[in-house]
Amino acid sequence: MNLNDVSLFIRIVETGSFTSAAESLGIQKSTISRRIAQLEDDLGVRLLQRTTRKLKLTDDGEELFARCQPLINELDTAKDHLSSTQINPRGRLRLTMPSELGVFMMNEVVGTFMKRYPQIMLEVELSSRIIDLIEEGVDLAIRVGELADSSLIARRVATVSRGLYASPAYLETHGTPQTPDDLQNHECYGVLKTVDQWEFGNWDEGVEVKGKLKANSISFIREILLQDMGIARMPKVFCRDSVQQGKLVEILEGYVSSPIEVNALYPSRRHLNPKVRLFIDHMMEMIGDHPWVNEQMVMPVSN
Amino acid sequence: MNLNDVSLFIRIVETGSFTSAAESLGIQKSTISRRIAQLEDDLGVRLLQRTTRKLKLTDDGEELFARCQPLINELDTAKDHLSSTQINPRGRLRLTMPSELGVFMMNEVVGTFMKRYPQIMLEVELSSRIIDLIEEGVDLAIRVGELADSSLIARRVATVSRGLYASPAYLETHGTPQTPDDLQNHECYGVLKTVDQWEFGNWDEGVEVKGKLKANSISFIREILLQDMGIARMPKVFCRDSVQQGKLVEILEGYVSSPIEVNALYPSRRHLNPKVRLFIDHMMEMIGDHPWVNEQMVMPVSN
DNA sequence: TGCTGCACTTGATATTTATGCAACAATAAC
DNA sequence: GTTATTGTTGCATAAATATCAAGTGCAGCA
Repeated sequence: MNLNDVSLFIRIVETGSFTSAAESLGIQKSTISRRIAQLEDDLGVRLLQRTTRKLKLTDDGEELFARCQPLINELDTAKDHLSSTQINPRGRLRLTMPSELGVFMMNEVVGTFMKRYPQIMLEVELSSRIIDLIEEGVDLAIRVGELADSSLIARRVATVSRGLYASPAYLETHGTPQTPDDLQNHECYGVLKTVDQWEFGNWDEGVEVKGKLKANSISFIREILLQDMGIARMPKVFCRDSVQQGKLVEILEGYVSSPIEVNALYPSRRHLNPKVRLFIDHMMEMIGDHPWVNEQMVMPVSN
Repeated sequence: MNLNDVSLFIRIVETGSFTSAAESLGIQKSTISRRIAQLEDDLGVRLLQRTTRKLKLTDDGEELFARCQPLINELDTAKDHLSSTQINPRGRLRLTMPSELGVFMMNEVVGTFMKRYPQIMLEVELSSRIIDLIEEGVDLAIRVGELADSSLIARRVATVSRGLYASPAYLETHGTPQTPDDLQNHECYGVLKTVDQWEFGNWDEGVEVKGKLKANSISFIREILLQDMGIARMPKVFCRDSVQQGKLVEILEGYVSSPIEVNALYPSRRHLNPKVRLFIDHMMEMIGDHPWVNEQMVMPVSN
């Protein structure tokens, strides 16, 4: 059975004639004539007795109309409702991002987004776990660093400047490195599952560093630094407060550490959920105002 | 919106994959792929996140599915129910026929039809009024005599023999006509709105008759005949009992009166309602057994 | 790692189906 | 009778769909 023909039949009954239905739908009445004939053939039942001047529902047509009219209308409203989510985004938006990124960078983005679009309900999963977006129905993931190959669409959100930090007490005790190569004689704390070779602008080759600690939390590492234990490479924004308070010092500022890339990942570019689009746009606006990104996006030298 | 695509979408969700849906529907999966993409375009919303290995409903898809699945299923059952009336005719059958035809000829047809198809409910309107079948939603009309031109389909049901009748007392008083021409000297009662010229087999030209009574009821006219008042041309079956009881006598039997045609009329041949078909078939079977039709269907002479 | 199988996508082409136009037929209204 | 309106039909064309084949990304396995 062709459901479109049923819908057409409903329309004819509602408007009262083939001609008026044709006008309201913007199609030829000949099309209507044939499609109704087709529907009658499919059902094996006559739905409308028609003379040149009037239409009359048969009993069967009456029944079909009575049963299907509310259904077709429901289908239409379901469609309208769905389409309207395009214009007035609402409902749930599910995000995932690394815990610390969320806590230290994205909280403001999320908060302002919530104020701006109060109809959207957010579900944020802070996790270092790499989630299968599609499997778990997550709309958007924020990821830091290198991207694994996947069918997801990636969009660069920010390039976060990094620097090398240590406490004044540590530097006083162990000396302050003057070139990247000097790092080889220091305690250098890295992030778990990252390479131990640190790259710099203004310095030809990577420096192999070592230290007695690796952790998957930069908060944790920062606490260790504050106990005067060594040197670590961290996002500048993450250490800014400590620097202002004189608890940490940035070293080797002339040699720019390679920045970290922050990407937004979503499943498909086709029919991108408008909520996802809004969130990304909002995030870009917010982050574009922030000094902790872009200010040192340029990899090589200088500042 | 294309409702067939919605139906297809439902099917995909139910079966769990494009491939299985394609198999169950007997179409190519490439078609499915394209039609779903089309539906998503129409709605402006992504319904299914698809990777090569799994399908996952989006929130929007979830909503569409939840809202439309029961509707589509309902539409299907509505269709099935309608189609099944083709195989198991049931419901209402509306007939109209002239009162006297109903009372004296059709009652048996209707009664046996009811016994044979107990699921069919009959509505019989006995009326001499010419009803607009389509306007009044009547399935079948039985009409006697000449047919007005119309778009209705006519089917010959019976050819009813007629004869000329009078009471023995009348004939004794006024003499028994020996040729049609003799009728001009008798009281001849006709039916209202019919011509006064009676035609005969074996007799070249029509005979102009006259009488002091015309009525639109042959029952009424018969009662008048029984009061020895004159001669009338009536269906043989209608006078048989009176003849057997010796109350009426048929005259001029050698000159066959033109028979009356009984026709069944219905609105359309295309998708003829099976109840109508059943009734006509049943009626033909019944009447085929009856001696009062067909026995003298042949117009010219002899018997 | 590379191989294999699976599931959806895409492209090119052929076939089927639907559509628009115009002429037509039937009827209601004047 | 005449006219206007309504549904139907024939034909040429446009659109949808099927078919077949190749492509892509993923998962399981050796």
